[in-house]
Amino acid sequence: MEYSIGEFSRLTNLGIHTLRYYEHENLIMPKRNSSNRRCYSDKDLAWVEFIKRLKDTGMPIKEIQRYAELRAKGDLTLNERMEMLTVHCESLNEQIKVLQEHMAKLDDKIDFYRQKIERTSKG
Amino acid sequence: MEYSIGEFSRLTNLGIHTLRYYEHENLIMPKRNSSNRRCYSDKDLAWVEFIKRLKDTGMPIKEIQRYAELRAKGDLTLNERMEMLTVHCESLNEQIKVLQEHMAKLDDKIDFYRQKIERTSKG
DNA sequence: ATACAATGTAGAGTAAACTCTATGTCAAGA
DNA sequence: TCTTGACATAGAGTTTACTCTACATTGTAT
Repeated sequence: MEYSIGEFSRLTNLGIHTLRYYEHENLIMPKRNSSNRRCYSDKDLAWVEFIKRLKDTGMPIKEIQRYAELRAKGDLTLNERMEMLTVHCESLNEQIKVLQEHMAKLDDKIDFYRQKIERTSKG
Repeated sequence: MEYSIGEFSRLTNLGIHTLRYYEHENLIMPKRNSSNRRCYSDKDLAWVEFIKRLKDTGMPIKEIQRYAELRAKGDLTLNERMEMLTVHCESLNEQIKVLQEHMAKLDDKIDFYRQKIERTSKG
């Protein structure tokens, strides 16, 4: 299947402006039809979903750009891309660990509040 | 103990400019000495560490501002502050869950790469 | 033929959270 | 006394990632 930018925007939940911006930043390169309109494919769809995953886990656009660049070069860059993902996963792991620690501390604080409020309402 | 802004900057790992910015945004209100210099206390230190925790878990400055405002009003706002923290913890929980899902998918992708590379190097 | 909705480009504007610059004050050491 | 160096304020500039505006084309329904 092929999609116009409007359809693709609905499919991906990314605004039309955002899609054009991503293209400008060389993250996506949809084909064009005879009238210069963008034609997004299912492959583009899978790729955008992956981009969203990278973004949502904190990878900056610049780095996704680098990844996209490697991807465009084909299988010769498989190693390098795997390396990037591996490094990213390690930092994500760390990120999750830190958030869990914060979570524990915040839970403690909530307990502390609960007790303080109890005491206050009694006193 | 009391600290000058320079000392406090080193203690908190927040730049001097950032500390002044936080004050401008009403997050911190250090006392001043006779020459109008800021005097940070140990209480300010604990408070800044807490602000950092909120920030690092994704709470925007505006919301921390609101929390600081309540804090400044004293014990009458304990309930409201606990409510804020509770809501924040729920979203943090969700955030962690999402990240863990992303992590699993990225790990899958890395495995996929590993196999593809193996096949490629053999073929 | 014409209106209109979707699309195209180029470039300006926005929001958040800093970060830096310019300029001035002030206490302490040479 | 003079000169640093830390600090003060006000306001400008930066970065990231969009988001929007202005204006030109194009495809389709009337």
